[in-house]
Amino acid sequence: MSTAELPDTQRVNPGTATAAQGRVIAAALDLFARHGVGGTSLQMIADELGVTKAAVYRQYKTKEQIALAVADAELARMEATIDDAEEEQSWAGARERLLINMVNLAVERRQTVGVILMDPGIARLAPKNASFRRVMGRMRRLLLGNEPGPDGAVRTAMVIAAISGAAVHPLAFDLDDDTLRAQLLPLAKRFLDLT
Amino acid sequence: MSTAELPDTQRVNPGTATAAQGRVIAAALDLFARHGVGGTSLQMIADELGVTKAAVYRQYKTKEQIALAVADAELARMEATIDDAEEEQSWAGARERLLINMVNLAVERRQTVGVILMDPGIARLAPKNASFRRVMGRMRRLLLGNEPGPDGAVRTAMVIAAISGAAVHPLAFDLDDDTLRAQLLPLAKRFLDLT
DNA sequence: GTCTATAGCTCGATAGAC
DNA sequence: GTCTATCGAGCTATAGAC
Repeated sequence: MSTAELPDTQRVNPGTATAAQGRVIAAALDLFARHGVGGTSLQMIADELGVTKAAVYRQYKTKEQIALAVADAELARMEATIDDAEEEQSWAGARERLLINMVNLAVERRQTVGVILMDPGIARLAPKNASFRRVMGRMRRLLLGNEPGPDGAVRTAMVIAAISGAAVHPLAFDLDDDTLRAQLLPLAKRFLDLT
Repeated sequence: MSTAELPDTQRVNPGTATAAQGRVIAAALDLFARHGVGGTSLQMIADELGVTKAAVYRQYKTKEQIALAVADAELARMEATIDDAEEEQSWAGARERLLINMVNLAVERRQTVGVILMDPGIARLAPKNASFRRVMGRMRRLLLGNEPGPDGAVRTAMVIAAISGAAVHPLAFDLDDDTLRAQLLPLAKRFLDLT
């Protein structure tokens, strides 16, 4: 499979995130995951970075821009796993690799994954966002081929929700990463009838 | 199956929620779903009810107590669907009815379901909460029998996450309730090998 | 059980020096 | 790019009258 080359304006990250902005995003992501977007103040972000609020405002003009940048970064992480999977030659191989990548991403970042994209403020914007729709469309095509209609949409949503949701779920709280990974992958595969 | 009688202290709702408290909970749930817990102020809840903040504080002494009461009410709703399912005579029947109830609950309350229990502040408390653990344990037993170990925990978490997560997912945003229900139920069944 | 009024604080955001 | 200092608004929570 060939990685489709997209015009720069369509890519998730236009490639202009400075190092300072990256630190803000990382700190904000962590705090958003612990307290929610609405429960996180700019003062908390500044404290986490060891700077003042004014220094944070130098990087992003509003709190909303920070939230959007964080969501964008998360989306870019997901798209990177799609790019990686599409390097496989066969569709079956790409599909399997995407599942592996999704499971790894969900487990490695249990505390943060989805928290941003699930946030009410962000989630309301998601369906109309071009980047989000593109990423979801690529995932769906990789997971299900070109199976059309609502069935495909719901199945894709269920696989994504099952993997990332189960990783965050309190029921999986006690499990160590390796065990969780070992359980998630075969179950996700079976859901897609890969086994 | 017999509905296990539990001592009152172990039940989710000790049964002492006044009508006024119920109105606060309903308004708060709606606002939490739209703006997140941290993004909802007591002023917003009071406005939604057409009263002043002081009137709300008469029902609950802190905002945190409101959030906990809302989470408790959501949990009680889930437990009610378990009680209903356990009225079936056979385990297979109870399992099927629980799945139907879960799908219906998730679809009917797409906008609100999970939003509370997913909130970082609430979710952090969940694993240690006795009511939460009891509800999850009952679900797991109904869905999987007594299948032990981490496999059972992860499978239970995946089913729950898949159903409620897919219902909220932007990919399912355009679908009407009937279509969504019709897609969710068979897929959830298949995931549990019921078909 | 609802109101007005207010205390005390933190919020997001800006101005301007270095 | 970081700081201090500040603004006005909004926040949680309380006091006390009706």
